[in-house]
Amino acid sequence: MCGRFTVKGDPAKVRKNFRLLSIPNLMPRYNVAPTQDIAVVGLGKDGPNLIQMRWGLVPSWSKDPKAGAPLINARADTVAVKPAFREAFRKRRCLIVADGFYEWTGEKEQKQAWYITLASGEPFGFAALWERWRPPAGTQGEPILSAAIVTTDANDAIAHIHHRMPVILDPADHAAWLDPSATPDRLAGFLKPLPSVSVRAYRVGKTVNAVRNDGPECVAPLDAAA
DNA sequence: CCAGACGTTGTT
DNA sequence: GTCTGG
DNA sequence: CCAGACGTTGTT
DNA sequence: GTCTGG
Repeated sequence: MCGRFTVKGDPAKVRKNFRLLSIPNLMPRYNVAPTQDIAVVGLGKDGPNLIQMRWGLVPSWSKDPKAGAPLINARADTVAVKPAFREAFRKRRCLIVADGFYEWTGEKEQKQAWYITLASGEPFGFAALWERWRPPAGTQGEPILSAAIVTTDANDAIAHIHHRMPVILDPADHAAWLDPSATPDRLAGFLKPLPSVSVRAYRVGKTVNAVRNDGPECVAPLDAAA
């Protein structure tokens, strides 16, 4: 699964990897948590554009955005048919800007966090969906743009940590993923685990556990050797 | 036909 | 334990 | 995802 | 929005 991630930055690389028209103004984030604002790349009239959304998809028909667990992940194998996701999967695919994510092993006192990045260290896009929620007529509330990360089986490099992982797209596939006319078969082809050779994972301290911590210490290797 | 329900994942 | 907030 | 809160009444 | 139940 994927319940925390980073966008440490280098906005210039983000611009390059997502083919944005300008360098985005991104604050370095070391501990992005569900319900927080995230940077999402969608397909605008003039190409890819970056906007801010909330992590945790709220179905358009939801009566109350706070009702139910936040939909932070969507399984690749069912995203096309689940009521909460299928329409977004068909019409509102997007990329969530990141450069690493966390997974945990163990429980309670023995809980151990791991930090996973590309071997290249480059920023990347999670395959994601977005949705627009509007408050029902006559009720309080502001419209909410929200998104969920598609997950798939873990690759061999991180299977010892967790059996699921977020879908990370090859930049070469970004345009095709965002293409409104993409066929279901084509899309399914993108929703695969990243090759093991292209990821790195190492243990980190418990700083990341608390959402209030959002600095470089979150990604500091636990082992001196790492 | 209309009314009303419908969120998900990963864990054990 | 369960739910909420981040 | 994890951390932390989560009590009610009656009275002023 | 789409699907199910009546």
